Amino acid sequence: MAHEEHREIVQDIKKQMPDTDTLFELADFFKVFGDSTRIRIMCALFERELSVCCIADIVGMEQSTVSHQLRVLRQENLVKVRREGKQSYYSLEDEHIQKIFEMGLEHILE
Amino acid sequence: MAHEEHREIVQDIKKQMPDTDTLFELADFFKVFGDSTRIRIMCALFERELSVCCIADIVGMEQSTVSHQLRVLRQENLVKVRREGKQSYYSLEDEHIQKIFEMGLEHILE
DNA sequence: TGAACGTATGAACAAGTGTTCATACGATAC
DNA sequence: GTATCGTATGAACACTTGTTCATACGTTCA
Repeated sequence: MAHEEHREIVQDIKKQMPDTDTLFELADFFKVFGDSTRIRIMCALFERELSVCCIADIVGMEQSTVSHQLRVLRQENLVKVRREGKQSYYSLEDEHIQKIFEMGLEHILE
Repeated sequence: MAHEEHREIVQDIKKQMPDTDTLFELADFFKVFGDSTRIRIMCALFERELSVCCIADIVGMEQSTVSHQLRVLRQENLVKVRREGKQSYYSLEDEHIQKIFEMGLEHILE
């Protein structure tokens, strides 16, 4: 490939890409989906809101582990909390999550 | 919450969830999206197939870094290679990727 | 043949991440 | 008040991950 052509292609693609900050944010967003514990927590929440100890039982991990991961999910606006007495009930923030989840499933089941 | 009710909920949710192996695979799949270098590589490939050195220039990283990451993308069937002379041209495997990408964008731009 | 180029890969290192333990906090029940 | 329960959080640790350097491989061209 000629150097000139190479430079043109690089410039062209660079122009059409979203700005770098957005792509870094996007990576951080997907990072949240990239852990099996968090994926299982989100999956459990597809059905209904759940307390922390319920989630811990479902995924078979320590309460503190689940609590730490719920914090991560909260920070990326993937879940919301509702307090009721001693318990915290978590639920999914919106239905984007379920769609992204399903698209991922489609891909790996090919 | 009564112990009985707790147990029922846990059993119920467990039944409705995909099996654990699938969810682990899914996490591994999303893990690939969770790195800014890989995200930028995929994003660059939305337009057209590109050689390794072009990609390196676009994302502003070493050729070996890009090569390592392309290997990861290949292993998860996200990109495919076509060799032509000294060059390797990479392109996206399918259009799921772009859709997942766009859904992620939608979420963070809210 | 040898040199130059594009690419792939292994080793090494730094940085990041997930889990557990211990503990603190807040609310309820006694 | 104290005890108990559910939850949150900090520290410590092992483990994973991304990048770079050095180098090897394969192809083209002289």
